[in-house]
Amino acid sequence: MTEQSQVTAERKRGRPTRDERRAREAEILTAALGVFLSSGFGSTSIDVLASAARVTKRTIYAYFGDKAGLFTAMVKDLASTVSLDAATDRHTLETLAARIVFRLHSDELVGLHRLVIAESARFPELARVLHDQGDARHIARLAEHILAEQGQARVPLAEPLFSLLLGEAHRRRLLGVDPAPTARQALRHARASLACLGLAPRTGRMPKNLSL
Amino acid sequence: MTEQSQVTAERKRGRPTRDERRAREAEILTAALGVFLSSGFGSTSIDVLASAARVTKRTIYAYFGDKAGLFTAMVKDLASTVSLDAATDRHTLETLAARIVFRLHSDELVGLHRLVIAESARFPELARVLHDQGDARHIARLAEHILAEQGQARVPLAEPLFSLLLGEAHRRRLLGVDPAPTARQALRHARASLACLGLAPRTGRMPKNLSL
DNA sequence: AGGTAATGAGACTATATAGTGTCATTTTAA
DNA sequence: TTAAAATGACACTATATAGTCTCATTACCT
Repeated sequence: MTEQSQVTAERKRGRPTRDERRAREAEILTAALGVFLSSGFGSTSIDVLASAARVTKRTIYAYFGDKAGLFTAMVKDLASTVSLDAATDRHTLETLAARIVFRLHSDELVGLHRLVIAESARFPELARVLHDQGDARHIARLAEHILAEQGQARVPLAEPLFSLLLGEAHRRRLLGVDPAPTARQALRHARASLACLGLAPRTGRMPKNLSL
Repeated sequence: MTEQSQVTAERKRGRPTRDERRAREAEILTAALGVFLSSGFGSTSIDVLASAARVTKRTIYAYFGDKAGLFTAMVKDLASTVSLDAATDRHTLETLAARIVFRLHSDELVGLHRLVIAESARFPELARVLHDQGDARHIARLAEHILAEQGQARVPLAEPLFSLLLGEAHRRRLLGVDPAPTARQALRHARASLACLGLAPRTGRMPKNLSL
């Protein structure tokens, strides 16, 4: 009732054309993302996944082997998009920080994080992938910008800056007690975090309020 | 094979004495904690919980109603102990910070957090309880100490300080990619975090390394 | 064309698990 | 002393779900 609302049409039978086949895997991953995000791994049945993707169980098993295989493929697919930001050079440290805040507090990425944390015992590899392609890359990019704008001496502040950018707000997001921030709130929080560490472009050093 | 290793003796039948009855609820909660922490909510069966607590399912249902009731009781019980530190006044800001780092990075509390994050959609009330009795109280206590040692102007740094105390290390803990820090590592991290915000007692202002 | 591969539809199996019922046993409470 | 309450042991029900099998259908490939 919550998921597959738009498309109710049934797929035609028989072997799919090349184009259909190519598109189908991505469709399944997209559908799986939605279902897993809203119900978690353990509480999601293959039947629900199949009907959300408008595909039969057979196809899912043919593509991904089993439920764990689908989950793994889905997480890796989404994780690969976490940090891929086109032009690093277009950003100042401030705008980069604001984008990180906005994106990492989004429903999608908070949900992904929640999923991987929940299943970290069963899928330790996914936890590693998410950390390496997520946090580690963000910190590295922050370090690049700090180096360019503030010099070598401040580079060690990249990691604490990242921690402040997430901050208590992100913990509340993981617990589901707060809604996602707006772009405006994200920018304000990024500025406060930079000020907190003396990394602000020109404004005063003491932050007024670090909450979103 | 992993859980109930020490006590294999079966309990005698019949109605328990008053003392046995009083102790039994706590025993069940303790056993449930261990099992839930290692297997999560969804993947833990009542049968396993019952045998870990050396109690039959009937007793569990009599005490807690159902599986969700047991889970809720267990989380609330543990959450109530998160922040209960005896004497606030015995601590300096530094030792308080170090204790927070050490305790919140422990296997027990990281596991609790993981559980509640995983089930935040099903048990939003527990997420609220954990946040209110955990993070919120820690931040308040940090604020008290900052006020006492550094004055009113620095009190707004309590929340960012808390974020730095957890830091990237705590995210790695949630993902299960790092072991718990030693007390020594916790103290070093606390000092670095304080220095980062200019809250250090007397040492230099620039932190050398914020990792554990 | 004709053979093969991939799919939908849906039945089917095997298993796990939440929760209940029954009965004997032991303590409590009056 | 005795009825009632609480418990262990364990069978039992109902349901859910992962994964497989069969068959008809459709597209791909030579």
